[in-house]
Amino acid sequence: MARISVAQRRELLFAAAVRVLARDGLSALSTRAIVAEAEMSLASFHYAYASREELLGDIVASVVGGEREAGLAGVLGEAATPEEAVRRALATYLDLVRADPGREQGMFELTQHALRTPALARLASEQYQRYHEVAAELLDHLATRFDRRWDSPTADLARLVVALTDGLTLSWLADRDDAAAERLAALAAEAVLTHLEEA
Amino acid sequence: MARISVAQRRELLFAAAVRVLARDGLSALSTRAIVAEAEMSLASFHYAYASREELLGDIVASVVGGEREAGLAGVLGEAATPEEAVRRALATYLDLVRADPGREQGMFELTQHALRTPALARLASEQYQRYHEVAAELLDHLATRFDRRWDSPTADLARLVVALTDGLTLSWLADRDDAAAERLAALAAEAVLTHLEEA
DNA sequence: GTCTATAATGAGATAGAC
DNA sequence: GTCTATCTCATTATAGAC
Repeated sequence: MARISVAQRRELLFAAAVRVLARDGLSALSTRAIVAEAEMSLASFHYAYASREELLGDIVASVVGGEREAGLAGVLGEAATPEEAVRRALATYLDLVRADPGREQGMFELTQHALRTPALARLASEQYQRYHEVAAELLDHLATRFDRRWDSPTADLARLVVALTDGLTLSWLADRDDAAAERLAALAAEAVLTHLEEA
Repeated sequence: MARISVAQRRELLFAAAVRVLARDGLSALSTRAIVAEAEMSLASFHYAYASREELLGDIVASVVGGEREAGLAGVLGEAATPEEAVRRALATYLDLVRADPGREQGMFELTQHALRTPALARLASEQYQRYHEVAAELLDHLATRFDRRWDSPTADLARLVVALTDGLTLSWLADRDDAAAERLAALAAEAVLTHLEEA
């Protein structure tokens, strides 16, 4: 194998691990499965990462970045009304889940694992804190853009949004009922919009 | 060890497995951990159960029974108004989660595992179908008892209720913020009650 | 029916040759 | 820096004595 830097090797292993996690689940995310996916030798893994746990920490931490969730802001920009914005944001989120179910499931598995692992528990909390922050920013942005206001603290409503998206995700993952999930997304949008009032 | 029937041995192993799952998580739910908890020999496990996977199936199936969720119906009976009933049901649910967080987390871990395991995937779907049924029954019961009606099919609203309880659970498990979870439970109750109208 | 002992497998991690 | 070979441990499952 060519001589590549530790940093790049970590990136390759990280990307391979994310693919394995999405495809086969956390229980199949062994160091051997990861190096097979990255087409490396087992020893190369431990040259780049001290342990499997360290790489798992990296993946959880990457979720904290939350670029993907923040990407939903783009959807808001295109809407003509706040009602349409919220509905489309949730519909788009559902599309994201359906496009890559394994990824979402892998994230859940990883969060559950992190909550059980003392060394990673803090990361799991930060992950949800980040979710809440992103959701709150979206809500604030929406109110500003359409000159409206929320009848409750956006921090609280953000928690509602995250709970609804989590619930929506688990619901669809469990039975893959597209029509039911779309109706649920509509009800979820309505639940949020109830709290939007004139400025 | 005394000679006990296979049926009873299965019950003892089952109960021990549930305790280990709640306390240490799914990844620690090895046959060895189970027999240690049940104070049996390893071979006794395989005398009662053909495999570890078979016992996991039993646990998932037991959730489908859903006695605990159905138990929330009792809360509804004591309320004076439908608003109070929904609020108290969600608050009681949250209390249940807080009283035994490991149990809830174990259930999530098990559901995720079932969804990844072809032999158990059907059970996971049935588990959520059962959740939806129980929630729909509660909603119907509530409307009848207070002579009101729901503005959407109770099947759809039931899905909303389950999504909200799942989201509420994950939210509290992630950061254990009691005050925030109570505010979320109140918002969740409101989201459901929005759909209640006069008969 | 119940046990001890062991097989068979797969895991994370490392030593040491190159 | 990278590899092969190996160590050590934990796992599920079973064979066979009692």
